[in-house]
This record gives sequence, C-alpha cells and structure tokens, in this order.
Amino acid sequence: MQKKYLEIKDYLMERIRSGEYKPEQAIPAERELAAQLGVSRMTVRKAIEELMYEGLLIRRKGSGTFLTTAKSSKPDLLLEAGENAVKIVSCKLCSEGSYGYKMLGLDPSRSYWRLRRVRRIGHQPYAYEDIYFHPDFFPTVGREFYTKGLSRMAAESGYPDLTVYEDVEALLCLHNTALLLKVETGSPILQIKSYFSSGDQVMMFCRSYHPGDSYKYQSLRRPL
Amino acid sequence: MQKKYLEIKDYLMERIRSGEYKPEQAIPAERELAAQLGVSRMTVRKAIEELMYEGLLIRRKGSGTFLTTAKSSKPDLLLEAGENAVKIVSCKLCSEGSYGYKMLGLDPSRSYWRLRRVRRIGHQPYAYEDIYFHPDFFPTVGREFYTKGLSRMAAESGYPDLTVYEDVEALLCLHNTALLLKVETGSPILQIKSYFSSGDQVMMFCRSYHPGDSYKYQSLRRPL
DNA sequence: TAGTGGTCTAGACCACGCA
DNA sequence: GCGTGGTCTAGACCACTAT
Repeated sequence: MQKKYLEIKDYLMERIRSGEYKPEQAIPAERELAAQLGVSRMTVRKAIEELMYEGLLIRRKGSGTFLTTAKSSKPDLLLEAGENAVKIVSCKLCSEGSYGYKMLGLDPSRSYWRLRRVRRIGHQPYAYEDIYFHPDFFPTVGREFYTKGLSRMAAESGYPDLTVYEDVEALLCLHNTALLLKVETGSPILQIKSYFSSGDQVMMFCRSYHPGDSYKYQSLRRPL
Repeated sequence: MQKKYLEIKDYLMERIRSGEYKPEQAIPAERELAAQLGVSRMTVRKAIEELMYEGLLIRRKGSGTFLTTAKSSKPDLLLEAGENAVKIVSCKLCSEGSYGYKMLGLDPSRSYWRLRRVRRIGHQPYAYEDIYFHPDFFPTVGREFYTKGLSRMAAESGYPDLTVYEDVEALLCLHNTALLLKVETGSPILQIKSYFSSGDQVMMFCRSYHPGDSYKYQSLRRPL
C-alpha cells in the first residue's frame, strides 16, 4: 500500500505539470483538498510540505498555497542547466558584512569585491552565486584567466565598470535540498568552501553546499 | 506565547549541549517525552524533526532517536571552520559517471580527474568536496597556481601520485540546509555551479548549493 | 468578517528493530 | 513480543491576509 501523502503528492504534481494549476496562482485550500480526496488535512499538509521543499509550492499564511514560477521540478532544471545563461545582478566594492574580508584575510578597514550573479534557463533563474574577491584580484589576474565561467561575468561586466543586466528574483528553492535533488529524505548534505589563491593570497572565496550521497567516496593509495 | 515545539526543541538542545544526552546514544522515546513534558506526541515529533534537520539527531524506525556524532550544532562548526583541516579521501583518473566529462566538455571516451576531499575540525568532518578536473589540468596549470585552497590538495597529494590520508565518514548533515545555517525555515536555497577555465577549456567543475537568504541582491549601474 | 495556513491534541494502526 | 518511529485521523484554536 502506497503512502497516502505520496499519492496526494503525485495527484498535485500531475495537476501542476498538466497546467491545471497555474504558476503564481493558488491551488485549492488544504481543507478543500482533504474533503475532496477523502483524507485528513494533516495528510494533505504533508504532501504539500514536500512539494514546498521541492520548490514547486509556496505557502502563505492567511492567504493560500501558490505555485512558484517554476515550470517543472528542480531536478529537471538542474539537468538542463548546461546552457549557462549567466546574468550579473550586482558587482560592488564593499566592506559591509564581516564574512568577505575575514575569508580573504583582509583587515576590516579594507573593502573587497562582491559579485552576485544568477544563472537561468530561459527566463527561469535556477542558481544564484555570491563571490568575494580580494580587492587586488582583477589587476593581478591576467585577462586570459577569465574567458569563461567564474570570470565570464568579469569579462561581460567590463571591469572595473559594470552594467547590470536586470533585476531578478531568484527562484525559491526551499530548504529541502535532498528532495530537490531526488536524493532520499534523510540523506547527507555536506558543506563546501572554495577559495582560489594567487601566490599566498586568497583571491576569491565562495560558500556552498553539496548533496552528500552522490559523493560516495572511495580510497586509493595511488591514482589509476 | 512561544510555540510549544520550539520550547521542546530548546529543552532537547540544552540536554544535548550539557552532555546529558550523549553522542551516538538514544534520547528518550517520543511517547515518553510527550508524557514527561505534558504535550502531544506530534508536538514532540515536530521538535525532533527540526533537530534532525540540523544534523543533531537521527531517527531510526523501530529503534529510536539518537544523537549524531556532532558535538555541537552545525552552525557553530561552520563558524569555527577557519582552520581548514583538509584531508584527501581519494584522487583518481576515472571515466565513470557521465557528469564529469560532460561538464568538462570531454567526450565519453576520455577520462578525467576526480578529487574528493574532506574538511574537518579536529576529528570532526564537516564538509566534503567532489571536484572534477580536465585531464590536462595539472600539466597546464602552473605550480604557483596552487599553493593554497583548491590546489593545496594537489600540492599535498604530490601530483600525479597520491597518498590517501585516511578513510573518513562524512558527517551527516541532514537535508535542511536552511536550519543548518540558522536561516529561517522556508528561506530559499540556491544552486551554484562553478567552473574554472584556462583559455577556452573548462578545467575544473564543482557542484554546490547555497543558502539563499544571505544573498539579498541589489542592483547597481556602476560599482562604488 | 471569512478564509487561509500554523499549531496542537488524543487517540489509532502500521512497519520495523531487536532481544 | 514489545517498543520504536512513521503515518493517519477528526477534530480544535490561533494568527494572519484579504475584502
């Protein structure tokens, strides 16, 4: 016997995918769904909760449960992400927040570059990045260093000036990254901190989190 | 009036921090706690669920609820992470899995370097990384490129040979990254993909996830 | 004021683990 | 077989939102 809340989740997902429920619009109320489907309200809530964690629904107290702007579930978005439509949100020399200068090994009086960018598929943002740069980063790193990736935004932004492409609203990806990745609920998620250096100086720092169970490690004394 | 489940969460956290509940040992059963504290079992479950999401507790059906090996909550670990005790788990030239060669722009017949490392505080692992390198990465990137950070492991591992430091069990960080970071439940989490290139060739690729609400973007036409 | 989601209750039965 | 967590019910009251 399938769990009821999973059946209800499937029921809702089908209506989301089919277009019966429309982006940014409310779905039926919890009590209404419960009555309609002949289950308890708490069972409906559990199904909605999982879909919320997957980023498909958002609940607003006193108002209702709404579809997000996502057309499909996050796992699909992730798979299609190869296109890499990167848009810069902002790039500024700043000193606000202690995180940047701490991680770059700067004293609090020095400012650093903070670059924010969004990746999208079509108009759909699916990723957002926040990257701290040492104030000397751009001058010290050769132009050829950034023809792509991390640096494409630097090239596109035309350091040291910057054009903001547009304001964006990052896609709500609620906290359940495990579900987001179709990883079993309860699977590990692991933190990553990346930094890149030139000489002894940390020049870039980036915070991140990884779903853990795709990283089953193995040990070797020597590479193959 | 404080929510009851938050009061119970505090109650449990206090007992975890004080050492009354010990690592890897079971805490009282849900029904027992409910009776003891004079609340419904569902309320206890909600409190336990949040602590599970924070990585402090793990529930085992038919067996009980146990403390993980974490001594303190993950947010504390994150703050102390400056030490960067990095241990390499494995580094191998491999072709398994389609992700690596796809993202590096290789054809399936070519293999790539996959490096896995763990960051720890003392003996406590708190982060795990999985990084893909283009097979030409090490030869093309100058030695001075990696004296720290991303590259420290390359230096420490003495490319192309490698010594595995030890096998490690990554800390279970359950799926609620929002709670993990003391971000409000329901806050967005955003995906990051990083890659670094040399010339036109993507040389390194890394998958990651970010808690979203520390990244309130702002737009500027021009950096300050 | 009416309707919504958020919390909470006091039960119930189930599947699982362990002795 | 017993205790555990997992699911589910049929209510209840609250805080919040929109009208």
